[in-house]
Amino acid sequence: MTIPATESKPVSTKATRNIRVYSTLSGRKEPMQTVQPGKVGIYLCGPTVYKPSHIGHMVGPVIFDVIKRYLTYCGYQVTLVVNVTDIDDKLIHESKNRGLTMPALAEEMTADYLRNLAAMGVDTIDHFPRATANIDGIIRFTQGLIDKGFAYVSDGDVYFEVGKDSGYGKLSRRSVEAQQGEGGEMAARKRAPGDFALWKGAKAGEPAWDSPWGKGRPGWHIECSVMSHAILGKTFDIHGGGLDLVFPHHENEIAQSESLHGQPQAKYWLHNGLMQAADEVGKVGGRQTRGADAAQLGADQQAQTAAKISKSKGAGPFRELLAKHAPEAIRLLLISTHYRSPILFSEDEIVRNAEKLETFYRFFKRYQRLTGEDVYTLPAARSAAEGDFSSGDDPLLVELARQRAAYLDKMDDDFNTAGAIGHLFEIVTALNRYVEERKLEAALKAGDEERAALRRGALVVRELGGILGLFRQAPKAPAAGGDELVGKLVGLLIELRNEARKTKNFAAADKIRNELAAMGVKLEDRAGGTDWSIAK
RNA sequence: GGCGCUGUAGCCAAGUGGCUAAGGCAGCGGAUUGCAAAUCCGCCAUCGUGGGUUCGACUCCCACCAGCGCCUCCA
Repeated sequence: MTIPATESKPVSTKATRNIRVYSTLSGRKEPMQTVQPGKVGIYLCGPTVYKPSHIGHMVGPVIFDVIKRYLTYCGYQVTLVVNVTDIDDKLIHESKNRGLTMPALAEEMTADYLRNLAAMGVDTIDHFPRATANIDGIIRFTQGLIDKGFAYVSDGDVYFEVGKDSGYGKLSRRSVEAQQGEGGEMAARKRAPGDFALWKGAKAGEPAWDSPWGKGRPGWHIECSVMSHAILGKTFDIHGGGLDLVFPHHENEIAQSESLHGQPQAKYWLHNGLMQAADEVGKVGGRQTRGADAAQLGADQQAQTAAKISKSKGAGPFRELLAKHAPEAIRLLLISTHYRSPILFSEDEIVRNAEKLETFYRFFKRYQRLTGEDVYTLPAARSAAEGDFSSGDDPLLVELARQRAAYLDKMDDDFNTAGAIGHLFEIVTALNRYVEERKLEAALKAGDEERAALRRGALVVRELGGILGLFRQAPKAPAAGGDELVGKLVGLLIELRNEARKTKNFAAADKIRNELAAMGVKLEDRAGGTDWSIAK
């Protein structure tokens, strides 16, 4: 599409952004106003480290990695905290099963988690507090709640008394009366079924710490209240986590923290959708299946369902997924859906996202051919102000500025990465169109003005991609493609084929190309010569 | 049963009370190419079903259908 001349006017982006976030607490989008000007404190609930992480564990970190990148880009000083819960019933059970000490198990699984985050390019987390390193704080916090009358000691356990907290249920919109609580031995020690443990007396053989109430260990929830307070303060800006943590985990955190401190724990509660695994083929995740497929499935009673991945067979160790797929493709999959929506997981979907990335990679190669510059070494802007540029009336620059502005608007709107990505594609299309219209590939080279225009485009792609954690470095070549001998052999075949093409022996030329294609080697003829690549 | 979320083209997925309902994949037509590939241009949806509110809804309300999460640490 050609830009009408009347619209070729300068476009500028505002340096200060108006960011809106959806908070589970209010149930609507709210303008983000930080506790302290220019600063944002974020606490994200991390894993209980008793098993290797699966892809579901990557959703929150990747999303909040993007959120931090964007807020930083907008000029905020952001502190991102992700806790590691390393004391819990599940850890105790699993360590017994494996014949390990609990700390040894926690250490192993924490290392696995951190390795996976690193592989995914999540390097924006400032603190990884661990529950077992904060036992003193947990005891003090618990004692504070007892002193204030919100908690009571019962036979070595300490429970939070839900009935004492008038605000209880405000996050998950549940009434105290509706809480059934767990049954069994613990129920007998509680005043009300909904009361939950802040501290659990130790059973024989369990890890335990000394406390005013005897030997024991922290309950679930309390560590997050304590650690978020210790690092971010009584009231911080954003508390995040998976949708499955709304109740009871976050509800109980709020109860503990706000009862003790008498002020809100967090201004905004952001919850990401859960990754789901398809049990059967076809559309899942809340959509109806229609037409012939539905009839067939119905007849076979194979109504497809999806399930939270952590409870499905799809929850294999993440490191196995990393061995097969590019981290950047996995990242793109995770951010191609709005963070509050469920993401349907399948390996096919990762492959589709890898193919989407090729559009960008091909443009980067094209850019290198035309300008001699490596896109990855360009000095991409790291803030909105830095990235602003004057478009003048050049149609390409106007389009770039327009798409960039639209992209940022999407990000302002509750971090709408899926919408923003659409503009990223539009930008590449505009740049390719520019190259086509000016026939730059045939000329083998761009002129000065054209180089400047393309450079601006490449800079914008890097700038906006960088917000999403994309295009930070060149993707690793497929292992098979890195083989030196393969390169030489393919080079020889290309040479033979091009000689055949010169003598118009197209049968021979096509045979070489087709046979190579069958082996997964793709050839592309262009003015400057023939390129080849290994098909994924 | 309760609370919450979701249902947009063959597939993935944004979005809006009323201009042409983003973008990607696939498909079709064209440009380009010796032929391809890549790239560009064009085509391809009335928004789960049924009501209601409204001058007007896909976008608000109700019901229904379908799916998902949680309803306490149990496995």
